[in-house]
Amino acid sequence: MNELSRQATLNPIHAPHTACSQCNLQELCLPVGLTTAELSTIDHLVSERRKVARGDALFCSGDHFTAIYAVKLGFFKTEVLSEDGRHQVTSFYMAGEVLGMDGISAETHHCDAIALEDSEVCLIPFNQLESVSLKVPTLQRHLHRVLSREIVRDQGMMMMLGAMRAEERVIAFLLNLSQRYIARGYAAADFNLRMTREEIGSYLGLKLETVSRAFSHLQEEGLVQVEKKRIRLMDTAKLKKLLSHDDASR
Amino acid sequence: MNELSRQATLNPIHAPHTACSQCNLQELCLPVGLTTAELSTIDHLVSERRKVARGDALFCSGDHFTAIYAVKLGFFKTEVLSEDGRHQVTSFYMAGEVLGMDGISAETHHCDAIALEDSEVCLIPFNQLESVSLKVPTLQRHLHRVLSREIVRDQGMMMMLGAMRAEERVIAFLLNLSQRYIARGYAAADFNLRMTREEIGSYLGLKLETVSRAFSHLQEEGLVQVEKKRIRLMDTAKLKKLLSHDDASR
DNA sequence: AACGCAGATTGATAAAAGTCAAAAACACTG
DNA sequence: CAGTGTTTTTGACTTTTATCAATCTGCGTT
Repeated sequence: MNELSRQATLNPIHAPHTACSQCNLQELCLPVGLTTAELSTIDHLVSERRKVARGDALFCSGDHFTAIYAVKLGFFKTEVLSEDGRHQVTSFYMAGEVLGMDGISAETHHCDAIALEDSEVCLIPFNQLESVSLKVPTLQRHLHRVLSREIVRDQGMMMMLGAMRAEERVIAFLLNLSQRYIARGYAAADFNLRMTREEIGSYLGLKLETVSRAFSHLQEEGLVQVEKKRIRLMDTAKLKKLLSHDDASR
Repeated sequence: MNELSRQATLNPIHAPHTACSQCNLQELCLPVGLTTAELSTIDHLVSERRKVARGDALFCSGDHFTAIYAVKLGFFKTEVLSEDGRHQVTSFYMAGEVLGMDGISAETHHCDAIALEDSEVCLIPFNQLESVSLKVPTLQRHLHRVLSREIVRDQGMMMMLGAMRAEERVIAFLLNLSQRYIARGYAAADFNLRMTREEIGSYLGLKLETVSRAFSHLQEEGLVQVEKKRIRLMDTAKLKKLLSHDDASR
């Protein structure tokens, strides 16, 4: 259950790296819709890349906040822990997504970010990001969008945790992953889970056994094929229907 | 169950209104830590106040986003609704708190905001807020803090929904309200709920009956006094202990 | 190849919360 | 102030999910 999560030994990559203006994740990341001139301003804002080995923490709860991070490659989870040792996975992040924004409010991170596979992030120093935002209104606007998107996402999550039953949560989780893979140009219906059943359970407010049973049941119904970590969605339409059609009571 | 929630007939207040620089909610609201000069810039930014009658919507899901709102007086809930008719209260807002930031990401609101009592909000046009932010770095920073605070709050909420049992959620809810009343200079342990058991239940991912039973049980234990909507916390220390001490398993 | 271990599945049983129903308390309206 | 509809409480029962335990699988190590 407990990660080793030694703090990532800092691994700046000094070799010439893909600039934002060249990066194929652009559309998913921070610099959406900027002019070429604006983009080059950002290029030197995002000065450092960092490798994080599987199991290592990118940052920990309590760490001083200095930067937000764009996932260049790999997969992360964030985990909140309360005083009493309770802990919960609050989010998964894949390439092109930005994490660390919880740290802005108090200049301290409120969760741990752990790499689920060997990963690479682009480090965006927040002070500098704010300064540049003052000069590039488009960037400011986009930053606000990214922050707001996180709020909307969280609201959807609350909805799921508060109003869906176990199997529905699992379906919603799979469909959401599928969506995000599509956005990255990967197969919509065939992918590998990066996280364990326990991590999925924690994220969905369920026990790992319940997640496992849900998978088995969906497989029996012929809706998904589950083979260890490999998931194939066999009938996306019906899965969506199960989500929206169901009782709608709670 | 269903609110009438006719859209609030627009009720601008044209009479001379308290400027931000004079407002006693300043410390809780947007303009924290600004110089006098900066404050006066904001004064004309927040140009309009609006009354919202109990049961009316300040904004609805799907509405075009133009402004965020600071609660000047009263009490609001926000409610997300999914395609299939499921709906869930995602937040309650009291005086000094800012709502509507879910609309930034897509320039469309993703939830309904309903007044739980006759209320008044200060309307902050978001375009203008962004422009002013470009010139007043302190304000920009503060806006980012407010956005990030919402993210942190939501994470705590997920934690609660995913990892706490019914009675713990109710305790956490009461302690949180108490905290927020303290911040406003009201009695910490004696207050009136503005929302129904059903709304509390929706917020906490529980049925109203479960909320009612939790109240009854806490009363039996002598931890709170519940008299309809009036709540008195009789032993805050023990309540906190119940939260942090408990099993910590899930 | 054998071992040990973390992760996953499955079953039997227990606990928690939901459902349904009835009655009481209130609050608003005519 | 009587009457109607909403909100709350409480009880009996059901469903869902957690818990505990056993077994299985695959992987990395030695």
